Amino acid sequence: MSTLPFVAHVLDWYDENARDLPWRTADASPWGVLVSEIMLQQTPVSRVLPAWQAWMSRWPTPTAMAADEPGEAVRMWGRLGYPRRALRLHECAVAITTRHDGELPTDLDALLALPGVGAYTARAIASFAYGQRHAVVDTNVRRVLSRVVTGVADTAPGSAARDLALAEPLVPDDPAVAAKYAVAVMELGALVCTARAPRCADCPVVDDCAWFRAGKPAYDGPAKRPQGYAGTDRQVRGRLLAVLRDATGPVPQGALDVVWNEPVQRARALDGLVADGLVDPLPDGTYALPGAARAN
DNA sequence: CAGCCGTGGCC
DNA sequence: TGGCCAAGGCT
Repeated sequence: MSTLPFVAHVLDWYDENARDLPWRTADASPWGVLVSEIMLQQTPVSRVLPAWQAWMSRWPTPTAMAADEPGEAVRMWGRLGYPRRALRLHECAVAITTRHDGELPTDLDALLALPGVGAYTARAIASFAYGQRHAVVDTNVRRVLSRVVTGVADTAPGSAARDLALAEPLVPDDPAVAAKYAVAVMELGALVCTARAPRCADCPVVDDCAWFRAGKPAYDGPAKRPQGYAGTDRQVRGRLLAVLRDATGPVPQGALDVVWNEPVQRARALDGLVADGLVDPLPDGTYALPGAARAN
């Protein structure tokens, strides 16, 4: 079948405008792609870049990482945010080492079975690392397709199934072209068709865009409720974990108590960290990153 | 499925 | 200044 104009324009644009990102180079390993995808979940590229370099330098393979304690992954994660991702990445390394002989699986279902790898990330790895043909839908693609195809400024929170149904008809037949298209649409959303101030004057698909043709009507859908952060358990968890990250070993209860003055919320946050496996309560009443006691 | 899970930069 | 946003996933 012939390639749609939209797709062809996106592909041509990508040839000239793709960023030079280290996980996109020809010698980037599937493991490197996986690490980048996990880090990029809700964290901007600029902050991921140095973290990815350090991570790959320390743990060039899943097997190397699996040999270290999970707490080391949490510590190395630093301030990327959502530290459960670090834990899941370590679990991934262990699963890949024990179940897949240290090599990332290429099969979509096997990728989906890995901890922390969902509908987006599994398809991203299968596409970027293995050149398979998949509809790869992240927040960028969702926004681009919402505008270009549906003519709506922004995306109402939708289901993965609905996203894939919208995206699938546009995916080129040839796997190699499809893989390039997948990264190219994402790039367009990240650089041109942005959430706040889309650069329609520089957009390669402005003539294909239903939203632009309609005069760029403002978003009219259901309001997304603000997330909030100050005063939440998330903020307390962040402070507690920062203490453990910055310590060289187990810390006494008192070192944690000083970061938040409200004892009920503080205790709830700490319990949550323990329940998530991000913190180990030790028999002597101190606390440590998971596995740190064993490593000492 | 709605709510939860960190952090920092930008307008 | 502060709400919004950034390559989601899990329960």
